[in-house]
Amino acid sequence: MTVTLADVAARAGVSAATVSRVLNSNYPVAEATRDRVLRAVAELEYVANGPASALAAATSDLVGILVNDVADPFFGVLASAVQAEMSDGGGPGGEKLAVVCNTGGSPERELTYLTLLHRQRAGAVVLTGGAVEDSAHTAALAARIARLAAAGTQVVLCGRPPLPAAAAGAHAAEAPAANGPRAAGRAAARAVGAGPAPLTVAFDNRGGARALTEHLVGLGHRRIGCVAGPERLTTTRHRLEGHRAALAAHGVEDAPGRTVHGAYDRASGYAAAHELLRRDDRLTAVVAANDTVALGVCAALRERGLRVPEDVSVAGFDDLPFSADAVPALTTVRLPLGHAGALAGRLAMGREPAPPAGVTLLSSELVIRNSTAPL
Amino acid sequence: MTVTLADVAARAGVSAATVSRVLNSNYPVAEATRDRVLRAVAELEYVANGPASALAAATSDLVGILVNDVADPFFGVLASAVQAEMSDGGGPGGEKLAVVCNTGGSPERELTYLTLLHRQRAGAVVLTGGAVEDSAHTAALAARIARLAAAGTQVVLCGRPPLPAAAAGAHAAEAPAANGPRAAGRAAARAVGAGPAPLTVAFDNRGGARALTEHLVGLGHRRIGCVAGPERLTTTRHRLEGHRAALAAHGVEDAPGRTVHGAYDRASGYAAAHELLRRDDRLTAVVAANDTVALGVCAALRERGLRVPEDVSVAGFDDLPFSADAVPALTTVRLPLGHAGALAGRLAMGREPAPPAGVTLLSSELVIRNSTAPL
DNA sequence: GTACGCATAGAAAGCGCTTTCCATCGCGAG
DNA sequence: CTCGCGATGGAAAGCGCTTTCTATGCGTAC
Repeated sequence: MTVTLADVAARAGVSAATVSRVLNSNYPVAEATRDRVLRAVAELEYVANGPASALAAATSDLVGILVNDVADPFFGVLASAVQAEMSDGGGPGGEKLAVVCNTGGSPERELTYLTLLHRQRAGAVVLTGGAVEDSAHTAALAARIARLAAAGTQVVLCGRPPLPAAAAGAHAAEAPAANGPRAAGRAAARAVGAGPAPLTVAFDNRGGARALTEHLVGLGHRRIGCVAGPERLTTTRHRLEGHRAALAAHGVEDAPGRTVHGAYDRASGYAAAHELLRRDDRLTAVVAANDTVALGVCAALRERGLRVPEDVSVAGFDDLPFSADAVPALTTVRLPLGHAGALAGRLAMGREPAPPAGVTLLSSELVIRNSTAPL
Repeated sequence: MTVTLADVAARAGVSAATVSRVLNSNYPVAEATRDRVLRAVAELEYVANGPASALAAATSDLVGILVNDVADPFFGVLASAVQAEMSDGGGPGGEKLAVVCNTGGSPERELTYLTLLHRQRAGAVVLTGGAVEDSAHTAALAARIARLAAAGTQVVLCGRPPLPAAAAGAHAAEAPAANGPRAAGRAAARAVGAGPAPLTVAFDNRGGARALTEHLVGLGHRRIGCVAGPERLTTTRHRLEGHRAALAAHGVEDAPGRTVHGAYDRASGYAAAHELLRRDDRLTAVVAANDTVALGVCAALRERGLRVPEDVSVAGFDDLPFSADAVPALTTVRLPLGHAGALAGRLAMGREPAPPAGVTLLSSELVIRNSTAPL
């Protein structure tokens, strides 16, 4: 059946231990011996048994990335950046198997994947995706993360807010009891990376949203509709807060009914825009939950015979790849997706020193294009 | 340290064997015993050690999906469909860890990931992404796939053409020698699923391209530019063949210089359109390699003061989510991405009987929108 | 009443690696 | 010339599961 370490050892005329040492290059092996072993490996086309290695070494070369929806460009770009950083075994440890897991935005699947990755003894996990503001789920998530950390897996949150301190502390007391010198050694090695709360790389959604709305207000707009994201998401709340702060700062009334919640997809934007105009057809601007939603909003406006930006200005969020090509090109808030992903990846692989507080807040940039115009 | 099977067994007052049997439900266990075990599992928050299970059972619950680029909607949609089908442990076997691996379009990374998945003893692999027409790579790929198949991993190609018969046959002779009754049993079990060539779910690119160009010809266009995909990809060749077949069938001359190759991204479309018009500014239509490229083409045309579709008709391919929202909405060829992904996933999980020849060719559908108009 | 069969549970042998001891060898120091 | 030490390589003990093979009850048929 399959070629095993022993086969390689036999062929090279050395012991299994030596082959293992050559392959993991963590022990001095004479040049000649090494060559002999490598030749045998090549000749036999030996492929190590990952599970066996993982079992013996108590850690696998699997690293995971959780996203809400791979089909959503936002996550696609983010995942791609994280993956590039993680799979490259540049640092200590060779080639990693960086995999992305699609939660479909379901909190349950998020937990399931975390458990599956734990089960596989993944070396690191980057968790992206909307944080649901549900204390039960947050607690469950924090517990799951704490267990991963306790097992030596570095967890990094990316593009989502840090875990509430209270939740993060849960299960922290779960200090592993040492039994036997060997186990103690491992436990100690684990304790090192396992801080109280997972590292976080977040976006300044509030600031970005605020800048965006101020841009609109500066253009003279006063009747500004808002198509917000799903109600229970922290990201949604932050963007909404930024939006409202801008309105308040400039003395613009935030009339009730000017905000509609929806999903982060085009259909939501389309429906929400119609609803917004039904409530008040004198709107002169609309800020959307993100660029995809903005596209839906534009479609709805066009359907009603309103031109963008002549009649109504529309602004997006995220600056996804397609946004610059849309007609009109979208004014939006650029999130440093690639940078965030790379940073999260490096943090997860321990290739980057963790920031003091464990949280890095990345600022955004207002990108003004053609979908917004003076009143 | 971590909770193990033995801990659970001790707590439930049974043997480790019994706990294993309860968790894998592959052996009769008395109701009462089962309850006791499950309670212990819950109380101790036991999470099985995946590598250990995989080692002992010679198979893991990891299943992989390879894509060129997660940030590309085409692959995003495809991966999402495959993943949904594979992670759902509906059939035999519980919850699977369905992961997507991003090759970045690099043949080397494709091979690397295949090896890593092999190393992890993945249960199934769905391989998407462009097939490079390089015999060396194709042979390497076929060999790698044959080894996976020999190790019991079901490999399914999705959205790419079947492996050339010759290449697929390579390494097929590698019949595992049975040593010991147990090994023999396993080898036999493996031999079952490992046909000569991997199963394939492909799109009828040729037919789709042909229908699209015929649509343009039917509209009266004669000077039709073509922005084709990367030169060495089978998909590119097929689409080009369909395009040329349509021209030939209707007696339209395919003037030299009317075809430009580029990548499957917007920038390529943009550059290619400019190049095409530089060569012949009387073009009245352009077929693009895919929808993303079509967007780039539209941008370039617009920049030159040409209106779409009044001055120049533009057609895409794939019918990605954003295509219906583009302005103008893109005429394109709809590929049954979701269907293909689901089918590939089911095939990989052995939940669907393999078609006789091992190849399923999915037909496409012409979707006429506003980016094409009569001459 | 004894024997046989079925249902259920345990003992134990690995699965293929990693890693901790040890053993060995060669060599310069004392 | 002997001793000790650094540099290498081997033996073997697991890592935590799965899965035979075996043992124990118990109900049923003769």
